[in-house]
Amino acid sequence: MAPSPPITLKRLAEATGVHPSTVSRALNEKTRHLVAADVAERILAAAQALGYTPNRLAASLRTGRSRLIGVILPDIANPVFSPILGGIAEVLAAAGYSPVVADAGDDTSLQTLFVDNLINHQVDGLILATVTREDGVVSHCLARGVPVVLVNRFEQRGRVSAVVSDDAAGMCLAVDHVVAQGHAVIGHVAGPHHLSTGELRRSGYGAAMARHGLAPHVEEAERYAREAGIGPALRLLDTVPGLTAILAANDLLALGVYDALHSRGLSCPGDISVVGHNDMPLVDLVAPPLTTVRISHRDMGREAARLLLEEIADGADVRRRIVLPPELVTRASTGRPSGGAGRRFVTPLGGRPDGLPPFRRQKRPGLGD
Amino acid sequence: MAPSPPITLKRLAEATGVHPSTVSRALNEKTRHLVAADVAERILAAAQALGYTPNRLAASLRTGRSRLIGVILPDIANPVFSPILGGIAEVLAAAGYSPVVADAGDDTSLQTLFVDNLINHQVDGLILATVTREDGVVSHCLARGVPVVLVNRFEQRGRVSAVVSDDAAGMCLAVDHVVAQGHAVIGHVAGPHHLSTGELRRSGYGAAMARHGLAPHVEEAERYAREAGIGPALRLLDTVPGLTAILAANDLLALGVYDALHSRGLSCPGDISVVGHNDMPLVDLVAPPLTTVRISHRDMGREAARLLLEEIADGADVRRRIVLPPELVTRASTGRPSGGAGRRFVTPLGGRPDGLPPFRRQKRPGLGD
DNA sequence: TTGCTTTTTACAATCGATTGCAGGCAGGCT
DNA sequence: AGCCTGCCTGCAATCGATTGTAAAAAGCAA
Repeated sequence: MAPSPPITLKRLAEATGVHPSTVSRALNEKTRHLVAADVAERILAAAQALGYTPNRLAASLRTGRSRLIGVILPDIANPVFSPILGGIAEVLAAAGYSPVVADAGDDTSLQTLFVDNLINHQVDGLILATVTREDGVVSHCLARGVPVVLVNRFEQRGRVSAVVSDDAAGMCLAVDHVVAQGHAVIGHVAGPHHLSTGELRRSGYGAAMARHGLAPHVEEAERYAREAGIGPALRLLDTVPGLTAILAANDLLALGVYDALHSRGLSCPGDISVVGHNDMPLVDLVAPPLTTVRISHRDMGREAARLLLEEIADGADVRRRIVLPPELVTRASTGRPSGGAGRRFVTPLGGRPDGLPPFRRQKRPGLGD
Repeated sequence: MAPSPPITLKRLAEATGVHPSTVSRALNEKTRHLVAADVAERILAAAQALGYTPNRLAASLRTGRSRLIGVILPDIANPVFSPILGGIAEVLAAAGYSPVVADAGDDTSLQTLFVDNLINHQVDGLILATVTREDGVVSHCLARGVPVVLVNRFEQRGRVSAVVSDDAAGMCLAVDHVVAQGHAVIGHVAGPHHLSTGELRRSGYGAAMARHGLAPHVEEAERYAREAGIGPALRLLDTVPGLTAILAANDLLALGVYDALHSRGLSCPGDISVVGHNDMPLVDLVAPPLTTVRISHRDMGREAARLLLEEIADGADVRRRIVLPPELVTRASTGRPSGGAGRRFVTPLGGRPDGLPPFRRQKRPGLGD
């Protein structure tokens, strides 16, 4: 079955008795008008019959456009990034492009290595989901002259286009929500400050608190991971008297807050209300179902891909930032504060008070955002 | 900053005063010995100084090997497939290959389209996670003479290598577990029979039940999705007297079983024990935490990539099937059956009895497995 | 010095498609 | 008939790296 000699343009030309260049023109939509209609038809028919498939490599080499887009992620398996990749793949496919993905983790030098590798593959552009607020990888891409779009996070200096969620506004929604429920002493488990998401959510929290005339209480987590949320949550519980709500910068951190509450024998939302960020899959199923700020990661991926394709088409001097509006999803982890009635601790039959299983250490640190 | 004229082999040759072919040989580890040591050193230095980066496209065109691997998934964002992709990317990167991914959904014609596109990009091989038991896409790949490895699912005819979990053994673990707890009337919510996972888990269930001398009760779900699990679960509840346990072919289906139990006012594990399959992220956090059969999807991806690279290196006439052993993870959704005491229905304060939120329709149908 | 082997380097073809340029041919016009 | 215009098609260079072969240079023995 395997066609011993692969069908090339030249072979098609021989088969139809014309020059390869004529075949090329006939096969290309845009140049077909340069070829006599009957000849074009004959060529098309022959291509069909022989099962011709163009070698994109050769075309790319000649034209300088590979129709490949490099995508660099910190963690493919993370529920935040896989929908982003899905959105990217969707838009790229519709435009005839394909994503080449690299799972680069947090290591900048590794990221740079992947960038170089992708550039060697002559990708037409890059989408980075890995950047920190001051990012050397972006500089590297810029130096190499490749169109770049950032997604989910962006860099401080704004040298390239980015698609992000309105992180500050998201925290605003969260603060307003719990304030409306009657909370006044509200803490924040912040994300890493070197990531734009961490920084902006923290400042959004601060601004919203100030607007309500409330004092901020912030503890920063080292990473976006469940375990990393426990310590900061405990510190808030220990140092902030009268605390009734904790807003986490991320759903995984919120789950860490759950762990912390349990270890202190506190209930949610009875004693402490909790809000997350991202609306990861299944957080509507944890106990209690998590109130969180929903971000459409798939949409972010889509927009990022669209933006990049535009920049590639237009010559890369647009440089925009697209900010997607987040949305609050109210579930059962938030409620009115138990006004001074003291903290209750109820144990339902045969289970942990909050339904949480014992803490299980993850092998791969959950990164996130 | 952007280097106006990209550095090519020829330019490097001019800079060092030798012929391009000599530069090529000096740069390639394997041919460097053909070049005088001092010349080679000079060339390396110049390459370093000028920031030379090879054009892989050109090399691929000449050598016929692109170092690109196509990966076709039914759903990138699905928690089953994203770790698989992660494992693939990990192994490929270590070997100097890059994955080009396509999110092709369930549509065979679309899958074929993607396959052709990837082949046009001259990928050195393909990894398919989409195949059904009788798969036309595999035939297509075979006809086009591209090395192929299947992952997670495999096709009936076994024409190509595959890496899968031991689905039958997994169901065996599940059956043995609930039988050991004292259950005797045990139902199975099966996955689609046109997928190897659905078929094998179903037959594994059947075999294990037979071994224990128990009668099987099977209802098949149309898709691997939470919603798709509800109907079959209800049918089991309605038609199987004395039912005390339901084994789902998939975690998402198991969550659908939860929904069904709730709609009938039944508790888990009080009235019905439930077992899932896959150990998706966060199923340890739902209420009650799900007992499930763990599959290391990341390992599956790794093995698939390794297998494919081997086949590419050895000439593709190996054709193996790697079967990974699954593992039972016992959590709180299974327990001793409440021997004939009748079904209790307990409503904890201010929540649904099982802690489940109202059913929320997903926009994208969860595929899975 | 001659002759022969062994390095080392240059030449040129090649992978497959694209594209500027020129040439051929037909038809229309004067 | 002569000339011009416009439509098709062929020619050949090109993208950048790889590689078989030939040639040049160097080394060595006699």
